[in-house]
Amino acid sequence: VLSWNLLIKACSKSGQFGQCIELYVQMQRAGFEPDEFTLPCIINACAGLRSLPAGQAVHAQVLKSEQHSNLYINSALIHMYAHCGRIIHAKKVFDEMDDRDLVSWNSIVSGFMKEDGYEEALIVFSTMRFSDVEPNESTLSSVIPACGRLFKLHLGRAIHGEAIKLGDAMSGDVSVNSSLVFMYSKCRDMDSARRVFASIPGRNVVSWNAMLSGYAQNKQGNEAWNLFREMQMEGYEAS
RNA sequence: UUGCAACUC
Repeated sequence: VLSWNLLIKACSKSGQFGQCIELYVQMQRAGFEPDEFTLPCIINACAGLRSLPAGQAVHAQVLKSEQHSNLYINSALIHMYAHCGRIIHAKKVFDEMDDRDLVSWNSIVSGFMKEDGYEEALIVFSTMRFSDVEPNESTLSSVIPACGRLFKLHLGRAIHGEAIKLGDAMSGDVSVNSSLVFMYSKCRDMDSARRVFASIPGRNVVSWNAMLSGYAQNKQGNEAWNLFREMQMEGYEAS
């Protein structure tokens, strides 16, 4: 089973999701039971293919197996349903889980984000906080942009404050900081956006794009142009 | 050997 799992994972990594399904069928034909390592991979492949029928078939197998309360499998299922545009099903899996970990929460939050369910994402986030689960950089990178899209500057600031309290791993993270730049730009607080942007240690192309499109949206053409030139000087190409 | 996240497009 280990060899099959490694093979499936390798295909999944290179985006060969159809091949994953193929191997999955073959391994079962060869008499091997998919285990708790196989299933998350294969569910991810279904998500990659946006194949709801395949995803549902694997889900049905999961329910019949011993693995139906595995955290990895359930997070993968949430992710898969969200990817296939079935946030209702994703939420159902989430609600029916006996215990949830941080990734379960993050999966349902990002599921709502994918469907433009910004309000819902923030509601889930607040119940998550109420359940005493501490967010990580994935959580914040989903939830901060949600504030931006809803123009909730106060909430955004509050979450920014929380990120700082959570320490360096959080407040020094590129994704979190790029999200903050995006959120402040959307909320037209360009001073804060600029301040965060300037403080990002390992700025990447996403940080630059967030700042640039912020200027563009706020009709600050000159600032945008200057920044664009600066970006080129740091060796980034236009995108 | 397994699951989640940021901008633009």
